[in-house]
Amino acid sequence: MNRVRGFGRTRYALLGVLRFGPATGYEIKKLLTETTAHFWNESFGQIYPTLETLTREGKIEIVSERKSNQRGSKRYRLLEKGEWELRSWIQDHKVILQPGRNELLLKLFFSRSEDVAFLRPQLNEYREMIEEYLNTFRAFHSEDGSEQLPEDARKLIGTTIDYGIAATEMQIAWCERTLATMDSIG
Amino acid sequence: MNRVRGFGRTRYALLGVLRFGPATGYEIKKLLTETTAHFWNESFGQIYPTLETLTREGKIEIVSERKSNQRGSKRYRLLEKGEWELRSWIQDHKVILQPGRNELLLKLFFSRSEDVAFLRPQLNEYREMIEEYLNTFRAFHSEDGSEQLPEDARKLIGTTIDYGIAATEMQIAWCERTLATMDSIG
DNA sequence: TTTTCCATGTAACCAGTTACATGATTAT
DNA sequence: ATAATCATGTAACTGGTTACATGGAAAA
Repeated sequence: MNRVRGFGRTRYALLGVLRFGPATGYEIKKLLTETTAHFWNESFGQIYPTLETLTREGKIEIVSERKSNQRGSKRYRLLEKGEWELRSWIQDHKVILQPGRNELLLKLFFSRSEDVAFLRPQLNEYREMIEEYLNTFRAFHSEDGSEQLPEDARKLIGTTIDYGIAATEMQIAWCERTLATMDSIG
Repeated sequence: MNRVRGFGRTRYALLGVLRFGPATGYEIKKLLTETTAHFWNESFGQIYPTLETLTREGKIEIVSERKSNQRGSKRYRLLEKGEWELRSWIQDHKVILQPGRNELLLKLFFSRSEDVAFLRPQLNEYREMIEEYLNTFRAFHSEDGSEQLPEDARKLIGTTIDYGIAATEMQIAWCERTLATMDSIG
């Protein structure tokens, strides 16, 4: 049946990363986990097939291939056609909210006082996890490989960092309030 | 192959809703979209097969069936075995963060000054959507069908509402800052 | 009477993760 | 030498959405 792959938004994530410069699939994944992890992720199972599709479509091309006869590393470069597709996606006005699931909130929604003793450590862990999260990507963005980027791009990337920080702070404050609420229960 | 369905967290969402009292699949969906939409959703394509599975497993049962020979409405009730499973999930300590994707942030991350003119209306729409969102579920929770719920449960549900409000306010503030940043670009 | 809401169910599809197989290169 | 990291790729699975088919009950 030759399933056609790569028709989610994965392709845009890849084209977008390649806008910063040529990269291998491995490097794309690394950059995403280091910078966009709080709002976007891709797995290798998506990345490699999509890179192939994009190449076939003439959106990107291989710039260097270390082929020691079989599996070797391939570095991809964004082509004009790919940049076009990327920009038409960016400019496309339809906005959709994808709320995203939060298992801890679901648990809270169904819980009773008997459960509170078990929820407290979960909340603490949740809090620690997002705090650590924040520190990691904050660290990356302050060392920063984006010195050579134009000012406007840096500012726009800054808004996504701002979002991450604000979201984390909001969640930490919420954790504290929720722990206090729990104290008032059991 | 007789695919086994319903082994995500969908089952817990359904068991959880039935903890409030018997309901039909349709009513479960309705309750979820009215109360947990900002952190949890289920589609009919998941709900109905999972209700069947849970019934087969003896976690829930049909309490009333209006069967006008074929398709009729079925009202389900939580059984002890189901409540057990629900509580063991609630009490299970492993917490995982599922960041959830945000397409608008991804766009911002890859954008340049030429794109700003197109992003501004998207940000405005984003802002309006989450504002409306907040109003809807705030309204539902203030009229509220939860009067008969015990105090502790109401407090815990309150923490999820609190989360929704805090998240929305944070996002609105972020939208404003981001629009200001855009003004400083183009 | 006609529209809206209540209600169930399935098939097709799609997006995405996980686990695995494979091996080169670099650092300790 | 060996461990860590770089690197690609695929198969199996899973979780989930969408579209569709079907029709009863209530309200306008």
